[in-house]
Amino acid sequence: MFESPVALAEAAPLFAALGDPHRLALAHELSVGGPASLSALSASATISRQAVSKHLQVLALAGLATGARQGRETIWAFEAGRLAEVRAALDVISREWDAALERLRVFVEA
Amino acid sequence: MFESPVALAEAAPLFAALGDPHRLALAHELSVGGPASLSALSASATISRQAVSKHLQVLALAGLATGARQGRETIWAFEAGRLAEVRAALDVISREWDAALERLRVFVEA
DNA sequence: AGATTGCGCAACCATATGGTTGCAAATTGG
DNA sequence: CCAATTTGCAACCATATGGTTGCGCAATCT
Repeated sequence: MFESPVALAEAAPLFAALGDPHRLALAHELSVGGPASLSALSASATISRQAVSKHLQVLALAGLATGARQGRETIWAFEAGRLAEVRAALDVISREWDAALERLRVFVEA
Repeated sequence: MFESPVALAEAAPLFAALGDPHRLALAHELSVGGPASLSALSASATISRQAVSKHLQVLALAGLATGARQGRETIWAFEAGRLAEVRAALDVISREWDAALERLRVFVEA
């Protein structure tokens, strides 16, 4: 019957990580501008530096960003590879949606 | 210099709506099996009927599902069109990621 | 009519989340 | 060496979130 959506359930944290405006903006900024320090990222945000730091750690926990200490600053980088997994999860849903539509079409035309 | 990511910020609620295992499973199930009643959806869930109802309303608020009362049951349907917007938001990020990589490549090779 | 089914609403609870402030520690610049 | 930058850690707070239970109401079946 239903193929087990195990992979889907594991993708939920990824969606959740992107489900915040500030985190989405951070992901966007890292994607556009490349790796940047915490203070640099905080400069263009409306929230405090610590709040930005927390958001970055959430992204890191989801595997969407990585931070590496370099001297006294921490350089954060976007992990584009993880985005492919998010995309894959979407594909699962939309492909099965299309398949369901196709089954309906066949049924109606029969 | 950053092009304003307004559309991205508006996509955050969509990601958030998909950022829960139960909701992701519901979206999946509706996508595979087509419209279904609340009780039918609750049958294959481990949480209570009211919890499922809440999740469906969260999906509805994000525009990812719609519920219509039909007699004494409410039929829920998946809104595949909204999925395209999620995909578009991902495209924004990954395309700009690719562009950044390309700029880097040109810089290195110059 | 009466029983059953399917939902929705409301109250309530525990925990997660997003934000702040304050402070200490490490690195770098003068 | 001293001052300034940059960060992390911890405490704390308000609200959102995810879940439950209990109850009432409308629709359907017998």
